[in-house]
Amino acid sequence: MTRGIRRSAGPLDQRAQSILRAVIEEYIASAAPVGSQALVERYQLQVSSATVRAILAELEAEGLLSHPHTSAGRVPTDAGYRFYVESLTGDVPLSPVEQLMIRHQFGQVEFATDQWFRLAATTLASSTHSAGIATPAKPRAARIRRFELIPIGDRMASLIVVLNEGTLKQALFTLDVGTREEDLDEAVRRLNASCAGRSAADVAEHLRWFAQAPADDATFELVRRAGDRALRLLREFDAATVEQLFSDGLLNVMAAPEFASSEKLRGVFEALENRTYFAELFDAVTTDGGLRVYIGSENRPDEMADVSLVLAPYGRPGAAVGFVGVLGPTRLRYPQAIGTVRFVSGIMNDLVDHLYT
Amino acid sequence: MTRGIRRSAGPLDQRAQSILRAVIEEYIASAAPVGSQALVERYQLQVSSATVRAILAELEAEGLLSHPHTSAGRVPTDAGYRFYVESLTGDVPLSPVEQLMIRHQFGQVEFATDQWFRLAATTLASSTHSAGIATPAKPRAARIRRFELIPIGDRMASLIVVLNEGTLKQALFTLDVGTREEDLDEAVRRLNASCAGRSAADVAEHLRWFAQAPADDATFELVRRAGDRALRLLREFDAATVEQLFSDGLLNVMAAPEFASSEKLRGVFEALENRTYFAELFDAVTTDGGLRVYIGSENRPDEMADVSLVLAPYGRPGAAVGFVGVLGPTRLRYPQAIGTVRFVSGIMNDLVDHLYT
DNA sequence: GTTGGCACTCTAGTAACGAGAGTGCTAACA
DNA sequence: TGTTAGCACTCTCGTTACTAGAGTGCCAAC
Repeated sequence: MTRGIRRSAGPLDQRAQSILRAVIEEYIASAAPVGSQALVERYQLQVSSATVRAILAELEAEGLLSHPHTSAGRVPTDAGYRFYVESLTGDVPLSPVEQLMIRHQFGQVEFATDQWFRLAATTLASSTHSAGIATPAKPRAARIRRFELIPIGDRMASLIVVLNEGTLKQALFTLDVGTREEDLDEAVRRLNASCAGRSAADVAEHLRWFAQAPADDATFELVRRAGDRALRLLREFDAATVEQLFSDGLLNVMAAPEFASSEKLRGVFEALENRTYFAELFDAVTTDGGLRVYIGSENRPDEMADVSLVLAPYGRPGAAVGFVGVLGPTRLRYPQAIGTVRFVSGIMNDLVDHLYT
Repeated sequence: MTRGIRRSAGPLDQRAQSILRAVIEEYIASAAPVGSQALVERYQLQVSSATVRAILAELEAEGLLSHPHTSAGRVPTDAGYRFYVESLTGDVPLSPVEQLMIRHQFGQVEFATDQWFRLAATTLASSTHSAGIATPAKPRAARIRRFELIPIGDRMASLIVVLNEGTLKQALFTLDVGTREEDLDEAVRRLNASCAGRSAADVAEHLRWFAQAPADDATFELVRRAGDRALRLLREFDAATVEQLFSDGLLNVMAAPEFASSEKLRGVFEALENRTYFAELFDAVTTDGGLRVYIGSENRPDEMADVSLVLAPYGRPGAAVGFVGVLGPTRLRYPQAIGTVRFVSGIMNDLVDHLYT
């Protein structure tokens, strides 16, 4: 977490910091500008509202708070949230009960890899009352475990590529007239013999060789074409940074008062649909390896300037990685969100680990 | 299409009908209540506004139009839209250019079954400027084509079930210590020998028999457990009516003026997320076999009272069916939407057909 | 059956106003 | 020097009053 934005000269003294914290927490809870009086009353500050006002003015000069208009209370700026997040010492862990419930739910889908990331998003959404997002773990430099060719109808076959982690890729495939099931079996045997256990790049090499070799029989042509198709499938798979991005609980975000006019939400949906920004984030989050927080305008695209993200990677760095996280208004309950994201990414880590031991 | 709601006595004469049509089309275009004057001007009616007013009053008495307030123009009721949709003679087909473009796009994913329904939703969304929705084709009474057991790590295997249409189901599976790859191969051989080509129900029968038979060797136990897991997988698959529901272009709907306050949209999102209503629709649409239009309050859940659906089934009735459709405000351009849905469902039919010939 | 005329109704926009919340400044105080 | 009470000032928000405009519904005449 090194995205501090404060450009101020003076450091904040203890009291100013705790008042900033109070403003932010109050604003997060109430969604309304916070006044000096309310702070004194609700946070047992041992000073008068006038003093608090002086400090608020100071914090505003530092760029950490702002004023919707002269006679309104203070609202945190993105820089203010950033300062707050940086100053958090420990995250708020989930209650033991909730931890147990979540573990139980993950236990239910322990053997269904394709459910893991969905459940992660759903869990994060319901636990934080924001939107949860998650990607599946994407194998890096996937190795091919095995091919299968299964006839479908008369003139088609389904080509299945099984990768090392059990990930499946599938494509249809037209057959020449008169191709028999035995031919398919033979083709698969040959394909597996020469490609199984290799990486996509290796397979590409092999297939180039295949392509140049003279066709000695009919099956050979089948092998060549199947190999070609498989290669394209793998290339497509490698090319898509964020193959899937699952989100749940966008409803929770819609319910927040700052998104009452659907205009602002549109941008968020757009970013989720087109995914280029999340592809960027995927790289950032999965390569440096730690939990990250992106607050409002710290997000590249303008459409995302009103939401914050808390993201954490999971998986095995060299092998397969993905991320899970929370998306909510900048007025997010950061400590809870960070705690929950950390917890869920931990569970996801354990699940992926089972695939490798 | 037999959901007519009109409970009026008198039939509408030709002129009243065409004025109703004019009101609806004007309202669809402008999103604002339509006055008698505007109608006379823009639709070259050969009568005065006073006459039109009389007819409008009549249509209102019939329940086909309504009045936001005394001195505003007319707005169609759901019953009015229904009458309009029923009276449509032919749908508006897509332009040849657009047809070509769409066909081309589908050509790109011709061999990627898992992309079909996504592309359908995307296409429908961009063509109609509303939301597109689609489900994958769900095999009815799926038959098992083949099993695979692939070792993952030391103590796990991935169990893959291939159904007749090439659909894949996958689950993880823990192995006893010391299980070797040969054992897996042998187990798969036995499993395939006894189950391949059978329906899920048949397989259940077989496995019961397996369970009772005495365990003659270690592999047997493996077979039994794998079979059990496969069965659970198939049951889960059969149980989920709408396994996936893909939607695209919800942004287009958000942009409509009637959804400016995100409140109404929430309900729609909820219905899409929880999917029970769409499971109902799935049955209705795929069993009677024709294109269907659901207008506003004709939709069961109240949350959906502000949107209309145009849905059409695709696939092979006895074998595998799904649906595609459009979701938009009740102020939807029905003729275009119907034409587009019909076109896309036709393409999907062709694609699925290839799997069976 | 159709039409012009007209009174009536309701909305949307604008302006004026007061209450309330909250600030910023200043002078007094510890 | 930091803190505080007091107070004038500012801005929002809700209310009320008013007007222009759009559109209706009705009626008498054609």
